[in-house]
Amino acid sequence: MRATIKDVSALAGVSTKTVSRVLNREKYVSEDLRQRVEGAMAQLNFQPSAAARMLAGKRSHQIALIYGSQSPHYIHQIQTGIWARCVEEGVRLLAQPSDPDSPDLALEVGGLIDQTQVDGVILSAPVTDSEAALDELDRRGMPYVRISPGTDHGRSSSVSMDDVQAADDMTSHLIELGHKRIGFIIGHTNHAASDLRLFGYRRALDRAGLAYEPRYVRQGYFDFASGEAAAEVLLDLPNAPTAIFASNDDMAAGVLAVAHRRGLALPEQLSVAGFDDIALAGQIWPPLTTVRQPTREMAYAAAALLFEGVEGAVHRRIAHQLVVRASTAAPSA
Amino acid sequence: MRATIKDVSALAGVSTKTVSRVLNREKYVSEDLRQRVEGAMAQLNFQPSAAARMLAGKRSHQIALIYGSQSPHYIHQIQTGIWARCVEEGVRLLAQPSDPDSPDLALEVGGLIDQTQVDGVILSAPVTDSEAALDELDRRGMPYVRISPGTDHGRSSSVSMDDVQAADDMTSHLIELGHKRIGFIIGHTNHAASDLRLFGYRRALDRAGLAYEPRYVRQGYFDFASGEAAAEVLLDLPNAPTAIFASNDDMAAGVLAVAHRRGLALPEQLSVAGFDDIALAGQIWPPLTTVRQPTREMAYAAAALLFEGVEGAVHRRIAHQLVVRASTAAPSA
DNA sequence: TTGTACGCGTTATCAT
DNA sequence: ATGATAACGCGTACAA
Repeated sequence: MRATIKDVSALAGVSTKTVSRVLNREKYVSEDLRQRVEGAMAQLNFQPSAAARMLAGKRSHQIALIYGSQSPHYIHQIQTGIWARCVEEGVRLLAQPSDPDSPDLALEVGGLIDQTQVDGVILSAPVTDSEAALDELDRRGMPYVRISPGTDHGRSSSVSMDDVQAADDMTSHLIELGHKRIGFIIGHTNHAASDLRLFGYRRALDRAGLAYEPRYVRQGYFDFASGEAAAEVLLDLPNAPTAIFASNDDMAAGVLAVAHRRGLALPEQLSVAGFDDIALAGQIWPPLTTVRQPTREMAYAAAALLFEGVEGAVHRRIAHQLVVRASTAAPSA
Repeated sequence: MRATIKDVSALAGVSTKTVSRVLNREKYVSEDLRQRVEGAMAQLNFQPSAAARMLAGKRSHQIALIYGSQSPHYIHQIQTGIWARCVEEGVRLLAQPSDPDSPDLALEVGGLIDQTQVDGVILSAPVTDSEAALDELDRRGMPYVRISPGTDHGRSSSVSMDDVQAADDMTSHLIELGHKRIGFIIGHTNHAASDLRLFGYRRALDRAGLAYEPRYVRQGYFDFASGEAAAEVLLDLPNAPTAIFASNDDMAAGVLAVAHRRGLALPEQLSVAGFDDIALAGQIWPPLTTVRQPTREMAYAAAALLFEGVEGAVHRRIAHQLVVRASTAAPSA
C-alpha cells in the first residue's frame, strides 16, 4: 500500500498542509515540525503521486525534450546534458522524438503540452526552426528554450556555440602552423551553421592577410561521400592545399579516407581538421584535429535557463574547444 | 481554455462517462453516440489530462525505459524501437538513464515507479542484471521486459538476439569462403554475450571439421585498443590467420587500423569481420563485414511484449542479419 | 507558523 | 448501452 500525505500527517501528528509544505520546501515551517515530517516520510517510504501533484497544482515536475533527425550521438549528448540538470531539479524528462518535416508536428507538440502539462520544453535542432511548433508553444505561454536554433534568434531563449569563432580558431591554428593553402568543405546548405563556419574560415584568412581562393572551397552535404568527393577535387588541384578543414566530421572522415587511398602520410603531407559534430571520426582516426562541439554543455545550459525562468529572450553562448591532435603539422611543401 | 470531458459531454449531449468510454475505446457504446462524441472532441480540440487519468484510473499511459552505460548509438536504437511501438499504443515514454553500478539504483527505480505510476518498464542491458532493481520491480508487481539480459533468463519476459547463431553464421561464412585459419577476438568477460559468441565460433569450426586452435583466439575488452593489441599478436603468428573475427565493432576497427598500418590489402590479404554493436566501424570503413545486431527490432518487440500483457516469462528471439561487404574474400594464402 | 475546506479532471462503482 | 456519484491524492485559498 502506497503511503499518502494523509498517512504521513497522521504519523507526524500534523496537518496534511504542513506535510505538503515540507514536500515542496516552502518557507514557514518550524525546524521542529520539518524534522518530524521528514522522519515520518522516511519511515513510510512516502513517494508523492506525480499525478495528484499535477492535477492539484500548477507544476507537473516534468519537462519535455523534443528532438528530430540528428545523429544518435548528438541526441545522446543532448539528453545527457538535460538529464543532469533535471536531476538537480527533481524533474522528470519526457523524450519526444519527432519528424521536423511532418505537417502535424505542431499538433503533436500541442497535444503533448495539453496532455502532460509539462513545465517547459526544450527544442533541439532542427525542430527549433519549425514556425508552427513555436507558434503552438507561444499560444499556450509555455516556456521553452532552443538549442542551436538556425533562425529567429530573438524569438525565445536559446543556447548555442559560436560557430564563426570556432571555424576562425581552427583556421587560425592551421595558419599558425604555416599553412598557406587551406582547403575548406562547406556544410549542408540547409543548416544555418554552414554559413557561419564558412564565414569564420574567411575571417581568419582575412586577418592573416591570406587571399580567399574560391577554388579551395568546395560544397559538401555533411556526409561521408560528399567529403570524399570534395577531397578528390581539392587534392587534384595544381597547387593542392596542404590542409583541409571540413565543416563536420563525417566529411572529414571522407577526406581521411581519400588521403589513405592516395597513400598520403598524415599529418606530414596533409593536415586534416573538422568538427566533432558526431564525434565519430575522431574516435576511429585519432589523427583528426577537431573543434569539439559543446553539445552536452549546451543542453545543460538550456535546461538551466528553463528552470531559472528568466524574462525575455536570453541567449547563452557556450565555449567550444580546439582538440589538437597529431594530424595538424607544419606543411611540408 | 482547455476543454474537459465535461465540455465534451455537454456539447455532445451525453454523460461524462460515455465520453470516457469513447476515449478509452471501451465496448458498449453505440455507433451513434461514438460519432457524436468524437465530433465534439474534435470540435473542442479536446486533450485528456494525463494527470487526471492517472489519478483516477489504474493506468498512466506511460512506460519507462531504464538504460545504463551503453553506447549512444545503441541507446538511440533502443529508444527509437520502443518509441515506435508506444506511438501505436498512444503511450508516452519516460527516459530514465541510470548508473547500473550505483548502490541506489534500486531506490531510483522504486521511486520512479511510485511517483509516476508507469504502466510498465523496459530494462536495457546492463541494467537488466541488477538483482536489486529487479526485486524492486517484482515487489510492486510491475510488469517489465528486459532487452538482452545477461542472467536469470527465466525471471521475466525478455527479448534478445541469438548470439551463438550469429557468431556461428559469420564463422561459417568465412569457412565457406575457404578460410581455414580464422582468428577470433573475445569480448569483455563481464558481458554475457562474449561467451555465447565464442561458443558460436567454436561450433562453426567443429561442424566444419576444423580444429579449434587456442592461439588464434585472443581476449579483448570491447574497445579499440584491445582490438589493436589482439590483431598485432594474431598477425605476428607463424601461421597467421587469413581472417579475423572480432566480437564487436570497436575491436574490429582496431584490427582494421593494424591492417592499414601493416599495409595489408583488404580483403585480399586479410578478411575482417565483426558485430555492428555500435554501428561505427561499418560506416567509416565500409569494407568491414558485420553481423547486424537487431537492436531496434528487439526494442520494438520488448514494448510489444509489455503491451500484450502476456503471462509468465516469455522470451522472444529476434533474427540478426549478416551484412557481407567486400571485406571478406577467399584467402589468398 | 499552522490548519481547514474545497477543487483539479478523470475513472470506477453501481445503478438503471 | 448509458448515466449519477464518489473517489483518486495532492495544492490553493483562506482562516486562525
